[in-house]
Amino acid sequence: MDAMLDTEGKETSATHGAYRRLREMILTGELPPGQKLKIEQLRGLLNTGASPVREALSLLTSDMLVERIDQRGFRAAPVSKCNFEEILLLRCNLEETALRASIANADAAWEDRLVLRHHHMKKASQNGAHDFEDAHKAFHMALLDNSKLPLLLRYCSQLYDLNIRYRYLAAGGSSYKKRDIAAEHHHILDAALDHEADSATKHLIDHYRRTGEYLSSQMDS
Amino acid sequence: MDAMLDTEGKETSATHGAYRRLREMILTGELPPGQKLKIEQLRGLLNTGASPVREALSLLTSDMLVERIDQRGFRAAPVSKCNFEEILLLRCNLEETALRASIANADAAWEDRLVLRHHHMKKASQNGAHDFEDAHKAFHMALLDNSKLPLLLRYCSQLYDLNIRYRYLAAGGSSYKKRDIAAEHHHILDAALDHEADSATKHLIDHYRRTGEYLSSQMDS
DNA sequence: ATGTCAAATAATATCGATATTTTTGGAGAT
DNA sequence: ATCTCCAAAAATATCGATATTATTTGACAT
Repeated sequence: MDAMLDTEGKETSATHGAYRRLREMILTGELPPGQKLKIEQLRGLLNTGASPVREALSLLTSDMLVERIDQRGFRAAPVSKCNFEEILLLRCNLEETALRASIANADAAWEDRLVLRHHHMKKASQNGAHDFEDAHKAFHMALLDNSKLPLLLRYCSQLYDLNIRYRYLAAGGSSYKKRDIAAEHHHILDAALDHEADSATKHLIDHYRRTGEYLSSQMDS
Repeated sequence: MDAMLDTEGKETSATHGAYRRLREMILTGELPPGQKLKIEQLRGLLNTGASPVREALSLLTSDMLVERIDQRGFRAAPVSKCNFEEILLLRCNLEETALRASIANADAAWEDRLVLRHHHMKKASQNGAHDFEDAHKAFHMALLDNSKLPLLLRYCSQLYDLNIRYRYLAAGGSSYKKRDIAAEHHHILDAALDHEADSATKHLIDHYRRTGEYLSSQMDS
């Protein structure tokens, strides 16, 4: 009955709740890169036991958001320009593969999903930045998920998350909106709906390279 | 003092020991795909506590060798022809990227490492299959690691392991030796030493495709 | 016989406590 | 003053026990 007397009964398991919360905190920079993650400290922050915290940290290790130093605990993964550039490189490579495969499998149901996700993203952009982030990721993943390649999708999702972390760290997570992102998304969507693989991948990669250059320039601080 | 009274004092932490052992058992098929991994059962097998076992299983989840079913424990990752083909596809893609980057960074130290690893692999092929496996992986990773792209290397290593799992499952881990693997390795090595990226990647991918076809044909059981 | 529901069983998830290990801080020697 | 080494403190890793949750078993009604 201990697990139920906190604010609400929203999460199923304490581990999963801790995982979600810690992930959020690392992605947004609330837990800064390189910071030591002491079990006791987090135990207090999430008011749960040591076991769920430990297990959540273990899971975050898979996502490369947390580093485990044998016998010396955990810490938030460090960041570097090098690391950022590798993420960008891999995303371009893997997402191109995934998008082309998605288009090769194109069918009406997928196109419907795309249009829907795109619509939701537009709507969410008027709400908070947090809602937009979720919808934005959903749109991008929808572009790729018709590839039916679960491993590849997993990698793309991981790299996506690692990338938005840099966005948050560089600019509080919203300044990139200044550019005309909406138009870029439209280009990608239209090309995908027309099954034009070359054009779609070109727009997608340009989309990433542009944000990449912007962030890279900001990173010499 | 409980952790020290087993056979020897070989491993640093109980978690890491359990991780290594479980990984081995899943890769070799000793723990068959899809098998339920009960904590109690494993606790007995590894004679350690429940916490290290749980944590080891969490870590293996990152490697995609174990699946976590929320609130319902863990099980060895299932296998399928589909999954195998995806692994092959991704390996060809990612290793080509890594190998080209490695060659682009080529220097004498790297060439020395390659030659050495290749030599060790040849020597190890006379020993047990287990030694050869290790040396074989070391050689292949040495081909890639001069890319200086840690994320990419991590993915390649993961996919390598997933792949050898299929090899063990299909043929007990040694029948693939019948083909003239030594010659294939030599082609790759020579091309890499000559910095011929196109040739090296071609030989590498052929190497994988060939084992892939062999395993794929064996998999309709 | 078969399907459904409830009690019994088994397994997981979590907690609190303990043993190890790492880190810190300070006393003594050079 | 600075360095080394040892003791105190803190943090991690691990254990054993308990509370929760899933699964099985068997009785009852159809």
